[in-house]
Amino acid sequence: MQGNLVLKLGFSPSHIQLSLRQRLLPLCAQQKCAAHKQSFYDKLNVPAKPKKPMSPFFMFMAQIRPTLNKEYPDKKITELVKIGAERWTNVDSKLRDKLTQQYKEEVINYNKLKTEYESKLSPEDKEKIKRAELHSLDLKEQRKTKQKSKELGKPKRPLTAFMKYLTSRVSERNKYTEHKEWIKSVSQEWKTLNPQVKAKLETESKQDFESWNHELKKWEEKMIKEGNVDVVRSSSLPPLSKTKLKQ
DNA sequence: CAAACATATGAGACGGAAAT
DNA sequence: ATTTCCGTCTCATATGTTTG
Repeated sequence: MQGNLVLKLGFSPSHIQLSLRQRLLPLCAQQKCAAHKQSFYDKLNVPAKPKKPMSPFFMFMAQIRPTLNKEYPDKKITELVKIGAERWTNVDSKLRDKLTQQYKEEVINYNKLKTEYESKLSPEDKEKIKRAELHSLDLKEQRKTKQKSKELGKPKRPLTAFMKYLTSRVSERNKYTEHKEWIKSVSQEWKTLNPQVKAKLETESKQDFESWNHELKKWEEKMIKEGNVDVVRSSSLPPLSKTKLKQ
């Protein structure tokens, strides 16, 4: 929906897009809103888990947020939370007790809803959720490893001959409205490209791959020495020692 | 993990080739 | 069979902050 709007406007500076989205969509439809994090369940087409109640501090924050926003219009949210935390430490004990009491009641209700939810959930849905959660953890792990590899300076895989050609045609990108079209066109060119030009790119790529292979092996050896085994391809790892297997 | 949300980073889509 | 490499754009998620 917001995508169409951007298309109609013909430009898409990210900040404008953001503000448009924020203005056009109801609060709960904004994916940033944790209350709508149920998108996880939506995608699985499975009933959403009941949400944990807000802690007394969170309820307090929700109360004073409008005031804080007015008082400190230029402060970041994270700053406002800090200010809120300060006020919370010496908040009127009556309010504190009231919110704490409310929280306790909501926790009781939440626990009830939770057990009810878990008992109502079909075994198939339970399986679905478990699988999705595991997959989600997997993705998280992948992201972490990728990030770590980047930080540790893992040599990048070189460009294939085709990729080299693709990048050499970046200047043509502006001739196409759709990115896909550009790629399609370049891949057409690639099929009928001058064999000599193609061969040159292929030899270059081949050499790149050779030196990359060498660099990568060197890097992986270093990583093993430094104990960063998780960023090393399993094929580059020494075979499992028998002692370890026995133990 | 509940809330707020601006801002930063990441991933999917799309092509083909080639390493794993 | 799957992943990676490049480009761009779009959409998704992580980050920063706090308490219970």
